[in-house]
Amino acid sequence: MENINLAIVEDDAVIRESLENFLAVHPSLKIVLIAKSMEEFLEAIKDASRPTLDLILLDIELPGMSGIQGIYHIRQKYPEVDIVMLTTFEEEDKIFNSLCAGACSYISKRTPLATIREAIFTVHRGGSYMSPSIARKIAQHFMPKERKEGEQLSVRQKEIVQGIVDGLSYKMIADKLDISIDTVRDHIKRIYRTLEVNSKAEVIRKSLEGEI
Amino acid sequence: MENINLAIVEDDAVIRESLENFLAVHPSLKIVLIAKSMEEFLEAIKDASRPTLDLILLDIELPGMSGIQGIYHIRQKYPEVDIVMLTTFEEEDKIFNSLCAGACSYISKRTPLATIREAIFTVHRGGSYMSPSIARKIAQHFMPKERKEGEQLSVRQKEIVQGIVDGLSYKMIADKLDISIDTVRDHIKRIYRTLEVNSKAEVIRKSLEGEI
DNA sequence: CCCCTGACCACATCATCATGTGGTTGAACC
DNA sequence: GGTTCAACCACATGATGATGTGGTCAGGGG
Repeated sequence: MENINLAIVEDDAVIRESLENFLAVHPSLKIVLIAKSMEEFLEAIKDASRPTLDLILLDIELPGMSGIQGIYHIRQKYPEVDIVMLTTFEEEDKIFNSLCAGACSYISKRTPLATIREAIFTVHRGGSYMSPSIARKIAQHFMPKERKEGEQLSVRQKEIVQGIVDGLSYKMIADKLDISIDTVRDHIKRIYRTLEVNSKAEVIRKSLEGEI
Repeated sequence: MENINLAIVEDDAVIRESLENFLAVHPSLKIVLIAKSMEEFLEAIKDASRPTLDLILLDIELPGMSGIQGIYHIRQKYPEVDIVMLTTFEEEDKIFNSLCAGACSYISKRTPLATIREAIFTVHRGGSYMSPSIARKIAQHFMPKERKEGEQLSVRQKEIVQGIVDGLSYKMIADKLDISIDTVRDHIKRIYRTLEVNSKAEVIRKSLEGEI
């Protein structure tokens, strides 16, 4: 296994040092940069002689710039680097914001050091590791949302919604389903009442977010 | 650790039996049902004395009904059961269709039996385990899509898009951004040209799918 | 048999959207 | 100092959308 060039951005001295001590002794891991904040990290990499980096362990709760903000900055300088979030917090929005920003792994700080090290190798091999509780939240994100009582759409109504989501006009939906445009209007009126919305925009959002 | 009542749905005899042999000897695992297809599984649970089930190991490539279709049927009978997909295929659409249908874990068949067993316990504790390559694909699903050359929106344009996605009318966007409604129109015209769309619906879809 | 419901259709009206043309201003760049 | 570009604004017109009222028809349930 070839060498992995690591950076660690973590403000908590205890965690930072235990990570450093544990990881540094592994022959395949080379810690090339350690910072206590994103600002310190960005300062360190800004000159021409910035180090080669394969993977970054990144805390979310940092003084100054947050880790999530940091992801964007990191990816500007190192578009190919793998970013592993390491954090005590498991709020859904932090998880999803991190992933949307470009993190490829999300690990709880309660995780044993050996598992974190394993995750580093896994990520470097092109895989990803998520802590079990995190992975569950991600899986749940895809699951069908529970419909509120009485918010069920009929089959026909769902076809209409699909047409709307596909960007079709009423006329086009009418042609596609081979019904009158007035019938389309009629369906949409009822759909709006059922979903308690009053514009195509909201229907599309609800649909795409799985709330149908 | 309390007992876990398991079901296995898998058509390949070799895999089915190796799973059975390996898992059955564990004192906390109780295999209460084994089926070669969804049809056989559904037949077995349809009478009144259907077994208690905590977790199902489910193959995707099954003769007759696919495992993904099977998820819907399983969740009708057992809404609370944890479903673990076990499959050789790692296509993105199979992964996401499974998760959207309600699976809470997705494991490659190449995974060692001991790891599969660990995953079962993890899932039963309320977590989830994804094979590394699967987890990576899921992480990538959230990542910012690469914009095609020349499809970048300006900051202002993104604010307009956000207004549209939020279901605001031009007038409301104008008020919110404190500009004229004609300026809003102007921005939207340019946004449409840049994104090569011609309706709010398509803008919303693109935005929600991360293509901005 | 009556009632209810989902799907179907028509007509009407006002609001909003899509699109065009034409213009100003200030910052950025060569 | 001329060019380019984002952001700003105005006016105009036809298309589309949102909502209401009113109606037919077929199927399921009391």
